[in-house]
Amino acid sequence: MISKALEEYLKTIYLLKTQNGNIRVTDIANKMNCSKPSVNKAINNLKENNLINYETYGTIELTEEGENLAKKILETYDIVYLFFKDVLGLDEEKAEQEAEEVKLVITDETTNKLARYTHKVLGLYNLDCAYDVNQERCRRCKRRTAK
Amino acid sequence: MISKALEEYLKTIYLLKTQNGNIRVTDIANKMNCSKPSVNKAINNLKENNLINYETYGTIELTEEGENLAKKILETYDIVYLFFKDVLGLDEEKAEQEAEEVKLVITDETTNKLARYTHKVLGLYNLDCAYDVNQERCRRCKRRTAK
DNA sequence: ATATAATGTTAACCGCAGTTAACAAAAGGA
DNA sequence: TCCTTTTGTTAACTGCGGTTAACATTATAT
Repeated sequence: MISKALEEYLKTIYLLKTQNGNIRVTDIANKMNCSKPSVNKAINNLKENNLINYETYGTIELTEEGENLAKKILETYDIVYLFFKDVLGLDEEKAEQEAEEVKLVITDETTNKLARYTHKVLGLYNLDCAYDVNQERCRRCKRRTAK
Repeated sequence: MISKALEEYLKTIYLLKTQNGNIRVTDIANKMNCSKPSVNKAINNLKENNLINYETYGTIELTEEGENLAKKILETYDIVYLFFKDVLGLDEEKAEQEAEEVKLVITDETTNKLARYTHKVLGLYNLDCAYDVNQERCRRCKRRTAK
């Protein structure tokens, strides 16, 4: 189990990598509004947890395990965000902020139930869609319109 | 703004006081599974934030402000617990654990909307009941049965 | 009333996650 | 190529929230 702080770094690394391709310590620091030494510590820590590959002054690469965890974290975020925005009716910014926090503390079971519930009440057509790392279903569901 | 850790201490102090009357450092430490020095630090910190009155070797008393904040924290817990248990269908233990975490990170606005939503879908008769520190409405609503 | 037990406080320490300042390495432009 | 700029790392520090060990105080029992 890694800390919430490390989850945030991992998530950011995954997002920047999928968006920008290559990725530097500076990019992460900018995105997360923190100092480069903080990023440096974090990536060394992520490396020790086998979530990224990294050599000093080298490039940052997610391991298979790291990528799966990052996807899972993002899936959870999406599920919570969708619930806050479309079920509770929070505005987008608020929903983002809250989802960011809540995703760090809820368990897989809760995430799953929340996903099923949200999809059900919003009338999305894939009713049994729930959080699923490998299929990335929720990230797709998020972009669907309600019936 | 006090930290999440301090919120936990404050909540525990309030609960123990309403349940047991008088309350000692040891009681808090037992309830929270932490050491007495941790409690000591926490109560000194709470005192500096004007949430409790305390003199060395003396009795622990909540200030008006402290009691209100404790009630608010518990209200938020109740709202989240009710949602997890009766809307999402988590078992009681799971709902408790999750509510404990989630209550620490959501804002008042979200708490309010979650309360209104939960009460609406559960068909509780007081439909406009939402989190309200002074009236403690959600603690009452929690004990109501659905229509 | 005093010895003993229970309780509370203090001091010194730990790990985490962040910081700044200083330095090292890599990249780029003249 | 070499100088400058950008980027990355290291060292030393901070605050928070916890710990244990030692000590102080209060309460209790005989």
